[in-house]
Amino acid sequence: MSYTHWIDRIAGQVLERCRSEGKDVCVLNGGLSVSGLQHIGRLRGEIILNSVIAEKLRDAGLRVRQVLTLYTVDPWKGKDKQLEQFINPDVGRKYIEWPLERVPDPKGCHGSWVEHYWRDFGDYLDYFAKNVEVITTGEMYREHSRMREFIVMTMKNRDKLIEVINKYRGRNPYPRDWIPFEPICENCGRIGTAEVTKLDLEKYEVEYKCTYCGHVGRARLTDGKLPWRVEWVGVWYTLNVDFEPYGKDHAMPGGSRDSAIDVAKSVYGINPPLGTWYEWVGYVVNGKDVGDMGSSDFIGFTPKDWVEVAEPEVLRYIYIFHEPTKRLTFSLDSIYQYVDIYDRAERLYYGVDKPSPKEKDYLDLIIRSFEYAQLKPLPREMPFQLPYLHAVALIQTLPQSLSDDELMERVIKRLKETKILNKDLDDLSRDRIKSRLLRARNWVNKYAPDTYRIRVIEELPDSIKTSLSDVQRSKLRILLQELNKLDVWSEDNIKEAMKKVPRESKDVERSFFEAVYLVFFGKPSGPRIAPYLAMLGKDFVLRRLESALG
RNA sequence: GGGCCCGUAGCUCAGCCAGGUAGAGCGGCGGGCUUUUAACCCGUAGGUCGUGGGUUCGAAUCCCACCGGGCCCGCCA
Repeated sequence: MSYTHWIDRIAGQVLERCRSEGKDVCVLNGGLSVSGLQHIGRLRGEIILNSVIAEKLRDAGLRVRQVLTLYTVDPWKGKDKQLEQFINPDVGRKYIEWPLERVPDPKGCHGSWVEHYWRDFGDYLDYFAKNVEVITTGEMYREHSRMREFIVMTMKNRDKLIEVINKYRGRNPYPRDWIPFEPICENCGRIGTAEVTKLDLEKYEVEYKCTYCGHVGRARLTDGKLPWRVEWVGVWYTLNVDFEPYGKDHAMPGGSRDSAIDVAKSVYGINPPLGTWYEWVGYVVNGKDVGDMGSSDFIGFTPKDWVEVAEPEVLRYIYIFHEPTKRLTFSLDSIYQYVDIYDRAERLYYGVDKPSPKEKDYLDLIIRSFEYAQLKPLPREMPFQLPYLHAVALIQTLPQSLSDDELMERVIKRLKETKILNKDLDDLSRDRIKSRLLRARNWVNKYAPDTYRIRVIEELPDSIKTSLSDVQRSKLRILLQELNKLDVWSEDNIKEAMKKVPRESKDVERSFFEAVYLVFFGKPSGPRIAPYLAMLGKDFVLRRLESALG
């Protein structure tokens, strides 16, 4: 059975277009407005989808630019969550309808709202895609000659533009003398509130009257923006865009994408870019789907948050595996599950795991997706995999104070002792173990549900003391004696001491371990305990056992 | 008013585009690992594939209708 990966299908269309247009450089664009939290949902189409297509086109011998356009001149809406970013939300009210790039940073640490919220996304792009060029609409209006050309064209073709746009405006058409530009009011700072009364194309200026504050003034055509359908086409023209994915909000027949395509063709004679629409991604908190991630509603988490706890390839894999029209959800609680899925794909890719009979049907999909998820060349042999939950358990048996090198040494020793690792490690495998350990540590510290957390209880509550049975107490007493005899407080010696506690039956053994876990963790079960006792130190362990028996 | 996505094991989902004996992970249960376990291994249970029609030798897969859940657009971007 042969299978076409959805990426190949789209890439094929883009390839055909770029070849038939005879272009030197194929341009893939994505658009975002920096209205707030830059969540990982925004990596799906604009970054990761484009980056895989870009790589495929490069493999086919084309030169490719992957661009990300930030809509920084769009008005700041001042939604509740946006206002709440300010220490005093009333201060924020002043900036409602200001261009995003002029709204100050509510936290005061960056030059503007846009710069502040861009950091946790923009600074991490290189983890998720290669060579993404970022440009803002603000820059385009101020500096880009092709945008200037486009605006001049727009003003000269106003009649035709109004005719086409009015097809989509039904009962509310623009008047014949409408001038398609939204200047920033120099008095109140708002955009989208002014009516343009006169155009002076020679001076590249307009005259306007602000309907909000009543101000009458003049504005350069660099200080404002085109209305949305026109602006989108302007971006296509400015960057020569060949392909651009778009969110589901633009996807509907006769909706914004369709109308922009119509405008591009009918008014400007531009061959509009190909595209594909994608679903948004949901955010799950405590097992509950709290809805789609949203920038201005501050729902979700950022690429920065992701790379702290999981490899970027894992997210790439998930996005590439699923068709873009499927809704996905992510939860920080479940990070280990996503990593497990990726690790399994890796084992299938290398043939380390055998696919089940049914899995064979879509093994192609898994393997292609795994390949496309890579940003670095794949080694010939599979590097060592440290399962995520294993890393989670391991990291908690070691002191936080260790240096990275000490940590690695201890971990490798432990992995060899437990026979999980039985050969020497190459550099890549070492790097992967380290990266996973550090990520697992972050996850434990920030997001792990309680069941994956191991905490030694500070004080032993009486309720636990009194709950211990006679058998449990006698076993703990023997353990205390054996541990007390140890000269060297090592994991191995502790293990030996524990073995000396007699176990008359499976039940007795079970209740002995339950007692140990209760005394140290306050729960009847836990991880392998010898490493913990070693870490806690002899004094603490002996004192705790004495207190349990006392 | 228009349109989209989803419905498959207790949970999360893959498989559907190109029809061919119901799948994975997690969870459960049983066992192993000369230590309990949430790390590793083996085994095992569990689903009339939302409902009803149609096409077909054969349908989770294609077509139609319906039900349930989620979402988008209605002239803002």
